Amino acid sequence: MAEKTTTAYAPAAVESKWQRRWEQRGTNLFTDQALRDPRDPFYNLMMYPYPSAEGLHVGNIYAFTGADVHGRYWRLRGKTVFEPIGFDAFGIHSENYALKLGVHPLDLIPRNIANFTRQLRRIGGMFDWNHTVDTTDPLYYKWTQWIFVQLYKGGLAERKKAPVNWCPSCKTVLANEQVIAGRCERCETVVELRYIEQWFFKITQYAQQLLDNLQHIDWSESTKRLQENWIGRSEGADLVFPLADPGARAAAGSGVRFNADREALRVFTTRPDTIFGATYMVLAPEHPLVDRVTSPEHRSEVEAYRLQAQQTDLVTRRKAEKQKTGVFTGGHCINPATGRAIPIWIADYVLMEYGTGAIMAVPGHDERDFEFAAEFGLPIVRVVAGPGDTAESPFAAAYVGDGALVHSGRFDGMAVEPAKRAIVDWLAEQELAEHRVHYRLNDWCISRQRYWGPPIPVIYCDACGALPVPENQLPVELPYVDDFRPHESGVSPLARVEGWYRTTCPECGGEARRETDVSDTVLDSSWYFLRYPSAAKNDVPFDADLTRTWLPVDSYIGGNEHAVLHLLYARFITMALHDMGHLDFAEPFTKFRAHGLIIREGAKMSKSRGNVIIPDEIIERYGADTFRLYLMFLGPFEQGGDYRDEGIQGPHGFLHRLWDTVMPVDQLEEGEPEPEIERKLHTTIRQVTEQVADLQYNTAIAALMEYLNLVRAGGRRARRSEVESLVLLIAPFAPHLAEELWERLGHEGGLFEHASWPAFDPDKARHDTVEIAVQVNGKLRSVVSLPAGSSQDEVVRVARADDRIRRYLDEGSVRRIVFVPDRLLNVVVSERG
RNA sequence: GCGAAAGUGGCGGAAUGGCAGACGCGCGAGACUUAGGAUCUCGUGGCUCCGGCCGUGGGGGUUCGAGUCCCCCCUUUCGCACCA
Repeated sequence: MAEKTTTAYAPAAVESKWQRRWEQRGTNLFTDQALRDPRDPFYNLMMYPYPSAEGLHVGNIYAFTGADVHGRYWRLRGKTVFEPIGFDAFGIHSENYALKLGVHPLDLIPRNIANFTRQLRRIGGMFDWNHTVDTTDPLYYKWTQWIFVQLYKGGLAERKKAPVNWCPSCKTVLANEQVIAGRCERCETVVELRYIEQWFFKITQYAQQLLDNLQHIDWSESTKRLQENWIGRSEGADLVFPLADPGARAAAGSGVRFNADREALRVFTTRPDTIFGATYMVLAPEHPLVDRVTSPEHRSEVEAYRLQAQQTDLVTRRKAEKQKTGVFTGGHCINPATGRAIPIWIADYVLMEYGTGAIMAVPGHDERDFEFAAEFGLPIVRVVAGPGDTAESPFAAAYVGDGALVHSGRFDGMAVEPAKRAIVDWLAEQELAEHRVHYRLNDWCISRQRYWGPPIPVIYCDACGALPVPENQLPVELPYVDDFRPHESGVSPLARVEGWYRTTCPECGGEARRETDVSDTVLDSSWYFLRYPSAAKNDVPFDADLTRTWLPVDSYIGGNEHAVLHLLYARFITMALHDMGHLDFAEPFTKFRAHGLIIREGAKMSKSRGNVIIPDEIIERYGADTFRLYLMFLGPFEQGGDYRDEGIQGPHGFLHRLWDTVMPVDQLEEGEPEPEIERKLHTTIRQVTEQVADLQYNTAIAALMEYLNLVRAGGRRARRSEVESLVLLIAPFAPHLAEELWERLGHEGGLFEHASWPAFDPDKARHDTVEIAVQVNGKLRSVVSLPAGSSQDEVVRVARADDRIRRYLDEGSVRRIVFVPDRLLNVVVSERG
């Protein structure tokens, strides 16, 4: 009796065996030389995780598995796939957690990274552990600082005092993108407005390019839409409203005249066509000209309102969408279109951050202005007549639609769109207007008054001013500080470390101080993909040859929650480095796909709900292959899925059956596949090949299940030739199991190193007989079986012979026949009676 | 309010304008077993007078034929939100 070869499928044993073997063989590792000379390189990137103390969550694993399946697939199709992973370990989140635990982040983070590494290995990702990054490693953030210096030199970094979002709980500044509905995205504390000296990157200089390039990059539409909205381009005009001299009201209608100093209010509008209906002006309370326009008798009221606005936090101010408030300044300016003097108000519904911080109010055609005018009894003039309106039609609400201009002098009768241009052109002749584009995007504030980040590499000298740290002095190392707590005053923890911040000026050698703020974590991740191929090199941030070979990234997979932070800023940094000659491409990610979100039993997962999935437990019970396969089977990868605990049985049973089908290898039958099975095999190869390339994993897996069902139908025993390809097709999803079966089938040296993806043969997929649906008047009445390629006449003849069809044809005359070869016949007959 | 996506069995989800519900979960019946995830076979949208009829959020339309295309409406989710 031969040695027993049948053993039950034991995922844990199979998986640890292959993980060990991949490691020993360096299956997924690149040497520097191998990276320099790849055949058909494919850079398969996924968003690197933030190494929390809780370990990988199922969302991480979902994303990584989806990306890994893609990478393994392309590897089997012959590409050289570089699939790196790293750790985004700086930032407020880690720091807060360390504070909570009373552990120093320098102790905490390495522990978390070790745990993450263990978990990442366990799920069977094809990661190149020779090329990882850790953003907290001085060898990494040296180059983050280098990027700051490059942007500084390129004129893209500036220091300015600016209103910023201050989180009183995190005790730091937040980027606009980190403020959600007026609250801190991390701790949900109400954000305050503060005026602090900050470092900004001038991303607004790239607004148009960031927008334009969206046209040609292959990204998920949803992501592109988010970026488009965030950039927020508005086309309109800047209009000039000259300030009226005191007492100008008396001179109403006397034409446009500047005062002696030619003072004016500048407003941005997208509706210059409605300028004849501008009956008052509104300035943001913080507007610099408020003092200038306020008359003595209104001063106290104006001051009180400004103070109130200043003290109101952003949430209350922004959410006060019901009641409009504001006060009259006593000042007036001239509407350049009508020549009339109109009053100037201040109100907090006008924001200093957008446009010019001032508006012309057209209550007839703007909802907010209408509301305000109604509240304060200001005049409302109709200047656009919609369909069915006359010039004198009364308003129930602002009319914002299209129509013909009225009460607009020589522009009466013009439609809204042409009038926009005509009016701006007319005013431009008098230098009172210019066409203008505004963006909602603001410059990127990168300063953080915290400890756990790369120090911003700047030195302040009383004599020489602010200077970047010379590149040969990088990195500016983050010192080990026992007391790293943030402070309410906004003074950074590093400002308390005198021995660290005192330094000498690189210019004059005199006494100088270091910048004590650290940079935003998002800067770390704005270039990490450039670092991976060059991770082993310490003399440059990214090696020119390696970068040319591997970048831009071929495939990037990640979550849409990073659409406007990471993904937009990474594009900006890449463009900036490109323009400064450091890169020869301007877009970092040729293709980006956003994956969906995993929910559980129809509900969002959260710690507070107590319904999070613990990956380690699932993997221990079912194995990584089953977990991977189930996650990919849940639903369309780009839409996410609903994780139901019982559902894992399906993919688990499938892998067991696959094992049982192949496993007594010496009992597999030899010979060609049975014809029906071979046809199914080749249609399956075609479907899986197409769908895995397109991330349609759930249906690809369904096709594999269908095929195995057919192979095993009725307790049938498989032939070797029927299952070998199947093992390869499942390999991207269940790499360990596939390797094991492949080896047991007698192949040496490893599936991912030596095997290649099965080829689809259209001849073998072809069916001799086809089932043709037969309809009468569009309703299915029968199905007939005929040789493939049968003509319409033949099909009609067979159909007519069918009882179920004849019944319907007897009583009516055939009026028309629709024939779709090999698929369908529709006989249209006259309705009876 | 603006923008985007989506509404299909008990559930997750399939369907180049051409047989709606693939695949899986769950459930039902049976078989073989009975120590772990068992495995196998058959069935499983609703109604039915067993001829069929009705079914993809609702209402219209185009078409020989609509889950799919067009128009209107409803609901849900996700962004953005006094952005001038």
